[in-house]
Amino acid sequence: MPIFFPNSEQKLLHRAQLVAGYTFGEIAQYLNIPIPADLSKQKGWVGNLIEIFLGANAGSKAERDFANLGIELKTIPVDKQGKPLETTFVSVTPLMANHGVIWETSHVKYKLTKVLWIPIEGERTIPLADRKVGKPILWTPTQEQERQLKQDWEELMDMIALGQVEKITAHYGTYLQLRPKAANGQALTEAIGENGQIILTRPRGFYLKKSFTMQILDNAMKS
DNA sequence: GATTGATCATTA
DNA sequence: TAATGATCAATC
Repeated sequence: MPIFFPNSEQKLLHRAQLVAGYTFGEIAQYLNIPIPADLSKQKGWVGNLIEIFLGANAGSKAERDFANLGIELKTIPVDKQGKPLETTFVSVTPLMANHGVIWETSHVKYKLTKVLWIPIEGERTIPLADRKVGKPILWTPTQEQERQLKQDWEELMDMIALGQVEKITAHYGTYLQLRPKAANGQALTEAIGENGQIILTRPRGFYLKKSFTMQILDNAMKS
């Protein structure tokens, strides 16, 4: 039984604004969730904590966090200046069956249609329980931002379709990058090889670079 | 193994 | 010290 279920964008945003300023320790205590000694063994802990508090569909589902509202929830670790400390994972990259896949119907665009960003203090010098939640940002890409993402996405997807997955490094893309996304270095999935044959490679994912998420945070500060 | 949630930690 | 490539946990 969820402690809270958002049935409107306003209610979700209101609850997100409510947690702003609270520490992870306070939230975890309220939810009766143990605090891990460190994040190295539980990298998604903060994300899960916020999900539970906001009533998202916790766990692993290939859906948006708030399917009924069409909103994706993402926590983003920031430093004292409010700048992102990490890149942001968007979605797994399809490496096969990409015939006729276009930006307009891609997972990336779908997920980034509307995102509720929750900035969180991420500096490792702050004990986990003492880190605080920031003010939520309900974001929809501007035309310019979407154009930037589309450009990077198309470049990367073209390379994948041409069998050049293994040549792609995180250097490609201005705001959207492709990086390994797997349980470990042994995980393999099918992809298209240089000669059009099927090869096995590490699963990849799309990530937003810091320069992009920084724009979002900055714009939210101004408005 | 692949999905979700991400951060770690070594390299450059 | 920033960024890339590697990795952790829960779940299906």
